[in-house]
Amino acid sequence: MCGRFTLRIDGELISIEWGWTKRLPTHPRFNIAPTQPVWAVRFENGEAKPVELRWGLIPSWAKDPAIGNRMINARAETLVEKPAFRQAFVQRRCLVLADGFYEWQGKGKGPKQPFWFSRADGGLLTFAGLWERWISPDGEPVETCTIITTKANETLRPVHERMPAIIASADRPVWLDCTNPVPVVTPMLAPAPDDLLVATPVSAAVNSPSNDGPGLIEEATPDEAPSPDLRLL
DNA sequence: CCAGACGTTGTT
DNA sequence: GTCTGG
DNA sequence: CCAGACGTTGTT
DNA sequence: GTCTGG
Repeated sequence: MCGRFTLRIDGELISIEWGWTKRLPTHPRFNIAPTQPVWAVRFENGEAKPVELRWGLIPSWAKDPAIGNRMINARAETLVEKPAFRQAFVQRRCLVLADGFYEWQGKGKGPKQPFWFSRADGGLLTFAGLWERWISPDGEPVETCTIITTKANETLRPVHERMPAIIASADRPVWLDCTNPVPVVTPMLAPAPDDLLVATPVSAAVNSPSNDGPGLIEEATPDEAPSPDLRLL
């Protein structure tokens, strides 16, 4: 799945990549957690526009917004049949901006080992997402999103069975344009190519969402740097 | 018809 | 809002 | 995802 | 154990 990620890339570079004239006002993040605002891209009037959305989708019909605290992921395989996601999949697709994400490798006993996955070239990742607008009892709109997950590729598999669906650069405008029907965009939710990402073991300090800094993804010292453990398959 | 649920992961 | 269950 | 809370009454 | 919060 995908329950924690990073976005350290300078907003200037992100804007250049998307052709936006203003610098995206981001600051480096090393531990983005559910319920926090995340940077996303969605189509408005036929153009890709940046927007901040709360991570954790609150369906429009929800009475208690706390339901969003656990709606942080949506399984690609069941999007079309789940009432909470079906309409958003057709009408409200977005891309969540990231440059890495964390997965925890469960161990038989003892603590879990977290790994950070990022592009070998350090580039931007765009997670397939859905967004929703919920109106609070006060009439205040709250815009939220969820990250779509898919089967793990070979790089992830030693660590975890699921991974975020990563939309390739060339597919980004097609995914975002909701005039494109579901059958056109569904194949984009396949696991990423095995050579896209590299795994880095990281400190358990990442476990706590209150820790956020460059130290989280520094290489562990060699004598305590585990590789993804194939014996746990 | 109305009432009630609507989600994911991982673990057992 | 929309679907499932009774 | 992990971390941390999880309850009431009454009194100050 | 289960739910809420970040």
